[in-house]
Amino acid sequence: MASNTVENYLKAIFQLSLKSDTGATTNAISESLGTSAATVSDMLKKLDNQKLIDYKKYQAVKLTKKGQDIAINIIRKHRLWEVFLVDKLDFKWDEVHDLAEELEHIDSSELINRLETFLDHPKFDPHGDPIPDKDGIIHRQEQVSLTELNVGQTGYVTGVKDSSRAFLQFLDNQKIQLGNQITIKEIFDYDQSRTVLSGDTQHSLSIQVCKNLFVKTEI
Amino acid sequence: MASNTVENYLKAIFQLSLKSDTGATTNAISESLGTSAATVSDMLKKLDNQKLIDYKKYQAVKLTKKGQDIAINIIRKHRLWEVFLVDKLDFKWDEVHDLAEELEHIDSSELINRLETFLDHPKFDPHGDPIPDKDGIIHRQEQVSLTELNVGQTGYVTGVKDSSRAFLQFLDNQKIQLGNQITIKEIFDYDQSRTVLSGDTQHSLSIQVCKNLFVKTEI
DNA sequence: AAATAGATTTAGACTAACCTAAAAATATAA
DNA sequence: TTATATTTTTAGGTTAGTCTAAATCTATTT
Repeated sequence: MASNTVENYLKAIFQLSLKSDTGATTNAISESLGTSAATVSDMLKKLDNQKLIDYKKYQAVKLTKKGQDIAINIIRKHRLWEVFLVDKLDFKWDEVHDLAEELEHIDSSELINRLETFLDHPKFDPHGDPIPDKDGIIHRQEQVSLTELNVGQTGYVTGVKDSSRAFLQFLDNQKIQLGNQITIKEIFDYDQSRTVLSGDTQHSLSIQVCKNLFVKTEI
Repeated sequence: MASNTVENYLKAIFQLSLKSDTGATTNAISESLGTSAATVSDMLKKLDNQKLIDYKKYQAVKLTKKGQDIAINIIRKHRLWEVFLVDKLDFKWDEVHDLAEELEHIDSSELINRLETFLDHPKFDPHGDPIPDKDGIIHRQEQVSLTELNVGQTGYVTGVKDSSRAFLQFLDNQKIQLGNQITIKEIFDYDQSRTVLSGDTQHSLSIQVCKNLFVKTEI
């Protein structure tokens, strides 16, 4: 019976914890959810009472097993709905985030399991992020930032680090999609930008873009 | 920005108004939503302030144009999601109501229009109820209760009046589905029950069942 | 038409989720 | 290591949606 609000807090804490390994701070959660730090502080007490997080005053929080299970389930639902929106309803990958944010709170594992079957058990969402399975296991993909590749090396686009609208639209413009083969042709010392070959077209990609593109080097 | 709660009130008022034509009473709404009459009374004032209903103390309420538009849109979404659940995710027609009740509040006309296209512009939901179009127009079907047919007459099942789980499962059991051809073979004075022929099997249907089954007599 | 029953509204209160401002704790820097 | 800045918590308040109990209005019945 976790409410939308509780689910959103748990998801935010989960995602912040991925980046910091000491856990999520009050301020970071407040920032991420757009609510005041005072509200977050209040809520952390409640989540702790429900044994969803481990909370000690003035310290960063971590999810309990119970809290993590809920968070991962929300992420599973979010990503499956994103696949549905892109694959079946023809939304573009930069348009689906907010809708999935609503759909992820629909409460039915029967529904989500059937949806997964209907979508043919996709392993990644439209941004390349892995979809947790029914048991909450996230099969992470071996992937590196495009900056790790040297001249002459080839990678296959697996995902993006930055999934902001602006970046996704930029990639769309450049006709760079998940699965595309990318070969590094040249790296310029000057600004670290790369000239790459994708399909039969050549692009110049700034270091910033390369940092935000994930690739794998084996098929 | 109508909240789920507001949407649920408007939908309830819309549906109650269909049956009573004087409008919906406080008690009926309270009954239908499972909230106390006091709460409903409170809420009616607020809905009136927002010009969603016409409310005079102690009198049954009716929706304004604005309120009706919202109610019909919710019903449109509810029914389209039901079609999705049954046609694409293989739920049975008696299983989809509660889920659709959640999905109907997802707020995006872009989403619902694309869903409609994806479903191939269905005109009726799995229970035979008409799906309002984009402009809120409900194309009602000429249909009569099965009790209106005399011996020898044939009808095609268009929908159900009672869409309770029990009734839908009963019909499933009898292998009676939307679109089936039904011919009245005999009417028993004794209990008003009918013997009917559907496909190549013969059933005995109680008067109660016949009352709750809608048919049309032309194709 | 008065009495009673039933429906509706008002009064007062509760909870969840939010807020701002002030206080307290922790972290940073001189 | 003391002063300052930042983060976090506490205190007190708001709003939406709910409740029960009591009061009031409307409808029904004799």
